[in-house]
Amino acid sequence: MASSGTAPRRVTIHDVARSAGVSRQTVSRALNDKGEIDATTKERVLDAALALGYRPSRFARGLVRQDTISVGLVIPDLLNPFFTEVAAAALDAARTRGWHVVVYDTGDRPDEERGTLEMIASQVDAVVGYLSRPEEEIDKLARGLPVVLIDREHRAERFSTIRIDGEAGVHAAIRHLYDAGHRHIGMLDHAGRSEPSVRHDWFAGAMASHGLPAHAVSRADQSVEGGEAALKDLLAAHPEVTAVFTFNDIVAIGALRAARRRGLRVPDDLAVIGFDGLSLGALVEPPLTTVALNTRELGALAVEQTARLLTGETPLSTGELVVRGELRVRESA
Amino acid sequence: MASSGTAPRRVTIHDVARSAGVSRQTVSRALNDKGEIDATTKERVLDAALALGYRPSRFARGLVRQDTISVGLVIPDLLNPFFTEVAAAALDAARTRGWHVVVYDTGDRPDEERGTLEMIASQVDAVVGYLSRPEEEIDKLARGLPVVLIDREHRAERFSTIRIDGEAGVHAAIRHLYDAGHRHIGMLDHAGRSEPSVRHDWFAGAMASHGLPAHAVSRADQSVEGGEAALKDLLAAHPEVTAVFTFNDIVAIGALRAARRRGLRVPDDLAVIGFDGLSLGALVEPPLTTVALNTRELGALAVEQTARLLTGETPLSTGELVVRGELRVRESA
DNA sequence: AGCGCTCACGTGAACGTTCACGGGGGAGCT
DNA sequence: AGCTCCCCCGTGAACGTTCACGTGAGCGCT
Repeated sequence: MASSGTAPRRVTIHDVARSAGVSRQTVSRALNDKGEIDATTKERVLDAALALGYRPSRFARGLVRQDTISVGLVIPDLLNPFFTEVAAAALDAARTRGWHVVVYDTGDRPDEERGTLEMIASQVDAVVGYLSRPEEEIDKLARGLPVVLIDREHRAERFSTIRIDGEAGVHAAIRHLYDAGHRHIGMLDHAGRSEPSVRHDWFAGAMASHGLPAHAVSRADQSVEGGEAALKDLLAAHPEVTAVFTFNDIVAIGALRAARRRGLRVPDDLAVIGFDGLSLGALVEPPLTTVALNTRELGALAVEQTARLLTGETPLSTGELVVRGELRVRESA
Repeated sequence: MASSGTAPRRVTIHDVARSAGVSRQTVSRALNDKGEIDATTKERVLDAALALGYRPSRFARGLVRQDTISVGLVIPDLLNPFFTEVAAAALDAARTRGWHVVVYDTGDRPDEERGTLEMIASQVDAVVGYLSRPEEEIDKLARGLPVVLIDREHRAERFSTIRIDGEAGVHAAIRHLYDAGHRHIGMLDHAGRSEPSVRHDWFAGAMASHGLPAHAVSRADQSVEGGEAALKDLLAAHPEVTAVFTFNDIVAIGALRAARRRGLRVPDDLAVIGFDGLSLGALVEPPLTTVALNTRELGALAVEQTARLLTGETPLSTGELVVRGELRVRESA
């Protein structure tokens, strides 16, 4: 009557000990290769454990030896190659430190980001990633958890932020176009927020420094299709444009495509320069000229800062938390 | 003398309780929005917690309410778009279940895979992924942990495996080429293992069914450069070849590139068909014809099976654990 | 006044493991 | 024989939370 129908209680180290006729400690020794145990005893314990289907509780273990670190990595869209590269870099940096990385893909939905943050907070020792929600909210949800942000456009003060500085790179890109004779240069900005992006500011600055107007701007969804549509818009509104700088490489690839469909030759009829430096850009035709970011460094920096926050070392200064873009000339411009 | 220099002991719920002049339980109530607590008391507790920098131990919490599930996702190379897609799909499927996914990128090194498995085993409730080590070893390292494998070529018996069945798709691909008049069709196989891949077997079978020989085979590293080199080899050894089927899309893209460098027009001079159905394939020029796999389904299946293994439901049968490839004709063939 | 009910809070126990000890027994030595 | 030492093993405590209770104060009702 008591043997059946009861809740399927977890099999603990006690059960194994009893079954093998030893104590908990001996079982622990056997499972963790601790030494101080007879070979035959060890085998007997191991057999018992296997027979009972015993698996140690990671919680109980973690509770007593507090030695495992795991960080949450929050990403808007893993399928976006930029974030893929950043994630890969972060995973790599974390691996060398023996950290566990819990990855959350918010699918570009800010409301998901909120829920994610909520469930994350109780499961990791730190959060790094690309968050778009307001700082106060992050602060509230993270509840004192170390947080390292990536490329947060509005100056994040409360948290460490890896800043992306493309100013010099964009200037170099515009100079490159200028030197090639282009005078009518447009931009395909993002369409996400209502305000223009920081990248657009760099573009405008660079244009101004050559005495060029920066009014030929269209907005593009961050996808290949978005880039296609945006280039069409841009050329419709500004037929004189002979070169475009884009918010990122994905959009640029869309522009490449739209240009091809229109029968425009790249770079002869239309020059295209992207932003991000995706390895994907080298695969398309023609290979994409771009302002490249070192995503490996980006991921590594984020992890490094997280480590310092975690250990209480002196964190990196804002001046050090920067990744700069640099012009990588391929064939599209 | 006692106040300084001691180890930086963790601040616990006790400390908060003492500081706020209440009991542990009240603190717990305040932090978890449990109700049965006075509003002012709650605020006082929250303030104390914030002031002390208190953060609950995920281990202690997990120990008592055993409600959070986390699975390990092991991937050979996140930068390989195929695995990116699978990972994204798995993340998505896991999210709907409220699981945490710990991601490990072994960087294509089997020795890393071993270490990963070791550290993973004590940190997750199940493992899903692409593992290449021998079954006995996985078995030993996993120690009873549910394991779901993806596309394991050598029949995995001990573990659930999501099988990739490209036979029909590859037959369709070869038929497509045959109908277009191709009689000399080569293949770019992988170079990883010493034996030919299962995909090569499908290729050979399909060729045989059209009475064609399948001896024009080169081996390619799984990279764009590998594909380039392999096509060069293939054409050197078999100049009569007018069409190639490749181990995967990445290799196919390399082949596309090598063809372009040689001045061969695709598909007129050389037809190319890949395998995997990466969305990346639609971006290259010309868009890649391929035997497409539904990676979303792949990831979803893996997670679904993991769920069944975890809850003790009746697991999916091998017959259900299959993802079939189907020919997706674009422009490269 | 007495009863019962609700609200706000506290107390022991439990979750499952490892750590720091402590101890028995046999082998080897003097 | 007696001592020491080492090997192997067991016992209480601790890790930091939450759960299931228990309790007292205050209030409304008859």
